[in-house]
Amino acid sequence: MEHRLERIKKQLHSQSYKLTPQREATVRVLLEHEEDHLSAEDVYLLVKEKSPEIGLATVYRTLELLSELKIVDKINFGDGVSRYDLRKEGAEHFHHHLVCIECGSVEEIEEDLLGDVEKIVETEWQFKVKDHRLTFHGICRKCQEKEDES
Amino acid sequence: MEHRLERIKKQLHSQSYKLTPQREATVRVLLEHEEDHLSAEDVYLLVKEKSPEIGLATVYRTLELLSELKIVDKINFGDGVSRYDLRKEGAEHFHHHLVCIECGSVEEIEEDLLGDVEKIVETEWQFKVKDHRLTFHGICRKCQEKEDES
DNA sequence: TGTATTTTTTAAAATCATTATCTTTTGGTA
DNA sequence: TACCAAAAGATAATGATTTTAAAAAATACA
Repeated sequence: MEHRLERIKKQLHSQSYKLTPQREATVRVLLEHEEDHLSAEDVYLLVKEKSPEIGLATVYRTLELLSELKIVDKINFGDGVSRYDLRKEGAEHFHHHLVCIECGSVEEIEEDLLGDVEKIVETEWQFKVKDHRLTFHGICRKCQEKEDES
Repeated sequence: MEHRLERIKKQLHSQSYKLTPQREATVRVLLEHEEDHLSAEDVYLLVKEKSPEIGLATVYRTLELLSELKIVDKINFGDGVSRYDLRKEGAEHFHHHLVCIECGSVEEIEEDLLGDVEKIVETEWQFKVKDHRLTFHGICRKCQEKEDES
């Protein structure tokens, strides 16, 4: 935890940005809620618990900054809000998501499933892939079990 | 063109919706601009050229309806607007996109590249896949050529 | 150390896409 | 013709995000 915070601090410094207390508080919230897919508002409310003086605009700016530095990924599941996800240490690619259309839960997949597909895209379309976003929409295990019961 | 309009008319009727003049005008714009990824506002302006009386809310309502009936796909490239894409005749899956991070161009891929990947997700994660969205971010052929020149 | 300069934060207002509301129109049907 | 429901139109409201202007904090540097 502290280690990752240090790393992020260095990343900021390398681009001559500072890890201000507000930024630190925001990053801490992200680290503590890595599994969730928080919206800016969610992050704001959580940061407020520890640092009540912070403003929503600051959270937005911080998330935007972290996003530019590729420390977090800004994602969009189609419900009018952007969500922010910490990138795993050393992950060069965006991770994938399984969104359940019944209960709305979001599961993450870390494995890189697209190695072959990327090769196809690069050769067939002459498109140099830098990153990708893949989301599956369907029914999660829990909801399938529920359906079976009824 | 007329053929596809007829089909869409039937799809609407099968759910007891009507193809009103406004809806027809909207669908025609979508058919005429299949390559583009129009925002609601774009569609509105184009429909207005032919049918100036139409209201923005009606366009939104129509796009929402078409989206529910899976006649169009509502997509989101992360710039605050939703875009609407006609689904290809008989396509059961969403198509993929190649977004160029240099020039912003968007190319479409119709092929289903994810057959194998979906199987893996279904067996490894017990997640019943209904649809997917895949977007690659990278550098398109034209921009690569430009880079080579310089 | 003191002061000027730059960066960052705040709070409030502005913006922009989208949705809701309310009234009017349309098209079918008794 | 009178009625009813679906749809459209106009516009206000909402909600997420961004911008702005002023204050505070950090930094540079004489």
